[in-house]
Amino acid sequence: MTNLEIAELLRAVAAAYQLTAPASASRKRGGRENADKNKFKIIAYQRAADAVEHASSELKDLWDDKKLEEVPGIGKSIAEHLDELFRTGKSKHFEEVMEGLPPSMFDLMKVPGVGAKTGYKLAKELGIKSLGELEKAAKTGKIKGIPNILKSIEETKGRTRRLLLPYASQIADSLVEWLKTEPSVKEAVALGSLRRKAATVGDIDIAVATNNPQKVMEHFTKYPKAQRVLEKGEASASIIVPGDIQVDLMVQSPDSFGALLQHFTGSKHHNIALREYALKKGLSLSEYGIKELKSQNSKVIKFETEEKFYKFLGLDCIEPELREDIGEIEAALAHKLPHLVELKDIKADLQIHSDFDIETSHDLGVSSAEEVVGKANELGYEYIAFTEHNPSKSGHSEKQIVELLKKKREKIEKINYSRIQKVFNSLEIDIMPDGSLPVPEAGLELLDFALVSIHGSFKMPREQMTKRVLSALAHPKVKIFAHPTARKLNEREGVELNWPEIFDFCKSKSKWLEINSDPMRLDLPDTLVHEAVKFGVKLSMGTDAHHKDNMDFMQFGVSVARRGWAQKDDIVNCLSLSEFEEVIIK
DNA sequence: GCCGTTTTCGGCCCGACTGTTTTCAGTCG
Repeated sequence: MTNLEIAELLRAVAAAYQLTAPASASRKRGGRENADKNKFKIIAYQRAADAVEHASSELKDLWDDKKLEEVPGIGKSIAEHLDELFRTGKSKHFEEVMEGLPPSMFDLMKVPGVGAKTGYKLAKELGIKSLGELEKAAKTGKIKGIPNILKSIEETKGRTRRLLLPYASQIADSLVEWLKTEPSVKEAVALGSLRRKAATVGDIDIAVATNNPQKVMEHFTKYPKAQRVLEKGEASASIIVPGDIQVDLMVQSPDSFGALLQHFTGSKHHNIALREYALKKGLSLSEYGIKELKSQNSKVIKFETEEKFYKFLGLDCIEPELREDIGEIEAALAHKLPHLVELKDIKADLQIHSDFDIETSHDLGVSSAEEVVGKANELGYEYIAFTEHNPSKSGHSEKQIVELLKKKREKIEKINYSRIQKVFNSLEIDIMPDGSLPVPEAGLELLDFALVSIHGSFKMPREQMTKRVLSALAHPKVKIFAHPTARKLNEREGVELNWPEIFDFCKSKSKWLEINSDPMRLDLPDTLVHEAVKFGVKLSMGTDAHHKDNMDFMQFGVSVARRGWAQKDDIVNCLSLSEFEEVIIK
């Protein structure tokens, strides 16, 4: 079972418990305790589900190593049920809790506005077995009490993809611009996962500072591209824009804007952890500010900036990219937050494809070597590497491959570059299913260093895949494992690898893991970057540009590095040219 | 059911919006 499947199961159990805590129970004597007990059990299961979904290792592997209980949110009881699940394929307890529940209720719960209780009612009382049937029932007016049910169903059907960062930014920018045309808007900022620079964004969150909330709400809901208004209250509103994308707005007075920035940037998990931390100090946090619980007249203390908000709590200000509740609060308290790498620290791009035709196995770049070098100069880089794909193995003899690579090397040696100091002759080489490299020794000798990557045979058992990769990485010319999981966002899951083994190999043999900055890859993923950094593995940044303008993607890779707690020292692209030349021959 | 720099017992984040059961439940972020 995958982590996602386990998370879904735990959420289903949580939903089942919600049904066993009827509202009426609280009115009966003794019912309150039972309802409350379930209430926290529900939260516990939901938290466990979240934790599993966000875990950086497969739960099955943790179970193999008897480390289930090390996942925060999984305790003795859930660990025992999961143990049974892994051993026998099912859990008696989970089955008991969910006994008699119509399976379709979980599908129905995917519709916004339908939770456990509504889902159960729809499935049980109206006998609705699918989204399609729900739609039919809604059209005939049988469904009451769920706002915009038809539209919500439609959006649920279409919503399988999350937004990639550049696209989400565009949408947010256009909305922020629109909001700023209203004079009472003092400030408008995009927050949420977009500000935290998560790899994909579910919906767009925007905060506005104003002294006239009503006017801002009116203006927001009149956004020309708005397809419909989901909600509109005094402090928040939501609209749908083309692409079935939800945009949430929250407003706050300028003197409390810091608290709103903090609240609305999230993540949810960070905020929950922060509020629990604050509670222990007798403080209650919200988007309005901070309340001291012990004082009777508990006035809300306001904050204009986030820095002041965190400082009041005794914490260093935490960069948005770190706010995921993975140790940042503890680090901020101990003044041990990492000094995160920045775009300006990057001195090189280590994966670029030019149009120089060496009859490659995969797509060639479209910009000439000269154009790429010009762009590198613009970006102020010290050095770059040309990393076209290897010539296809099927179409060439070994001798032909070496000839093509000779031509490429000669071409690179003749390049005239002005500001940039060095262009490395590299190659992105397929890792064949058996772990071999499709380039003969004589061809590899022509390279300064090589990248290797997986471009086929993605489905392979974990240990076999790990062996495959390590065998390719072992060649002395190979320095970089490029887009290591081979995932494509919204399209393809990553391959399965034994990461501790990969990390160990990379660290001891000084190989580097790439952070591929293409917004559709962002690979290594941030959680694995964090693991790698903790392990002491060095990282390499590349844009995988197939057009010179794609070299601007570096910002997205840097965001991934920052989300993985990477500092300058963790990234080889931050080395000066002379330092880099030393490490590539190590 | 989870968890521990107030606690191994007794707590558990906080507020907004909708619809409607006019004081709250359900859902969401």
